[in-house]
Amino acid sequence: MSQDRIALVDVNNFYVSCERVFDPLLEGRPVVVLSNNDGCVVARSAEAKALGIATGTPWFQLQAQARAWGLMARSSNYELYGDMSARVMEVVGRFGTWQEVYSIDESFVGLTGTPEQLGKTGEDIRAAVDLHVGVPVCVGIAATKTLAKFANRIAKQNPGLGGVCDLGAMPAGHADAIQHRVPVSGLWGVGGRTAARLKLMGIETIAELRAADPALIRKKFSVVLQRTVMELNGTECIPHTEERADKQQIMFSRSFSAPVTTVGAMEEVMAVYAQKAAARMHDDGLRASAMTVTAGTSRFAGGEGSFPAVTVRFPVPTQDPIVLVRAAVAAMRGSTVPGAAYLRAGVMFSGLEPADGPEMLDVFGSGTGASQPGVGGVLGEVRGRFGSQAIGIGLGGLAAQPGWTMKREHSSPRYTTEWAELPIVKA
DNA sequence: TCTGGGGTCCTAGGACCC
DNA sequence: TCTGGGGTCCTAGGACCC
Repeated sequence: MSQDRIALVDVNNFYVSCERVFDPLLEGRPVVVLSNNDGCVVARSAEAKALGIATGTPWFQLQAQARAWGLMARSSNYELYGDMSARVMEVVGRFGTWQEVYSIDESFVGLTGTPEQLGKTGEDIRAAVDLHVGVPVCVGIAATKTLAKFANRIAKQNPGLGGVCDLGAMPAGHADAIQHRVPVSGLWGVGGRTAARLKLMGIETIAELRAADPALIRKKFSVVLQRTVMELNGTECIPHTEERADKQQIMFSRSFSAPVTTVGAMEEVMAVYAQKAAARMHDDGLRASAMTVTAGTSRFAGGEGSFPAVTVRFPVPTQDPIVLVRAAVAAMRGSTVPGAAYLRAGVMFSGLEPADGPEMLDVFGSGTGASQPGVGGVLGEVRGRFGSQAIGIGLGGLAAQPGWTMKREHSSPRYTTEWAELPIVKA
């Protein structure tokens, strides 16, 4: 009998798998990909996991053993991963009646078929992604998103399944036995806090949560966890939306390779970060009605630390990079503590709306709102043709890399998005 | 020496309205 | 004597995700 099912398809160790496509030397070896600034581990190959390396481990703590372990590190290369992601999504989407891209390496797709056909489709998806993109994926198939996520996890942890797990096609009692073993924190949407509170109620495993009273869960927790309970019982509660919802906020935030200690250097940072965020906003065709600038000293140093956060509201929503840069610099000025060693900063835009919507009159004549038409567009065009460093405004137009620029010592080339960095194959 | 970045959704509570 | 209650909007903060 034909069934409507949801498949969750995701790439195994996505960032590592992307690096491996272009560098076969990484195959079969322990590999980690590092966060921005080469700070800590964000992705691990199976071999790295086997070494006991946890996500979030600071790279400097691993460096000493890296050689002995044969451990390879790569700086994160989001341009490459973003492009590889688009290719994977396109291939996976061919198999579904609908597709919802959930994250850079995962999408939900709608499948229809008999149990036999569903399993075959899962295998076909794996083969197609392997052929056209070259990265390994796992497929979890079930009646709800929560269960599809769970099935995907089973597929990942049991190599014998060949990367596909259709929960409904498992031998009777098998899935149930697993749910009796696995703690609730293994579920999508249940984090450490919630798991700890559930434990106080005597609920520790997925099976115990599945058997809980949804109304009681709603009362003690939230509608979110109530939905999880219902989804575990096979009732779909999390709608699928093919269209990506409009963004609510755009953020550019980075830590520095060297501390920023002067007002002048922080103004440089604000000018550069505001332009980065403004460029993203322009690409998305949006404008902002508010901006928040933040900075922070080390969370690991003793003492109080300094974590300024200033929000500015614009009288008229804007995407004008000149206005945004000026506002970011002004907002941070006076909020930092003299002499403090800042290690990170960020610029966030919120209150976003389409930039082509009706323009409000700046009746108060503040002069800070009304967009000068086209500045962002011109900047974007120049960057598109001559590279991201080709042009900038004020302190953001620095010709030389400032001392605080992000560290990326193990970066791979942008193989698929820059002509100058195409891989070269010798035969 | 060195410890990520970018998001979403929900809830509670306050301000304000009628 | 009786001292409301329903509704909306906004914001801050919590929790979670990858």
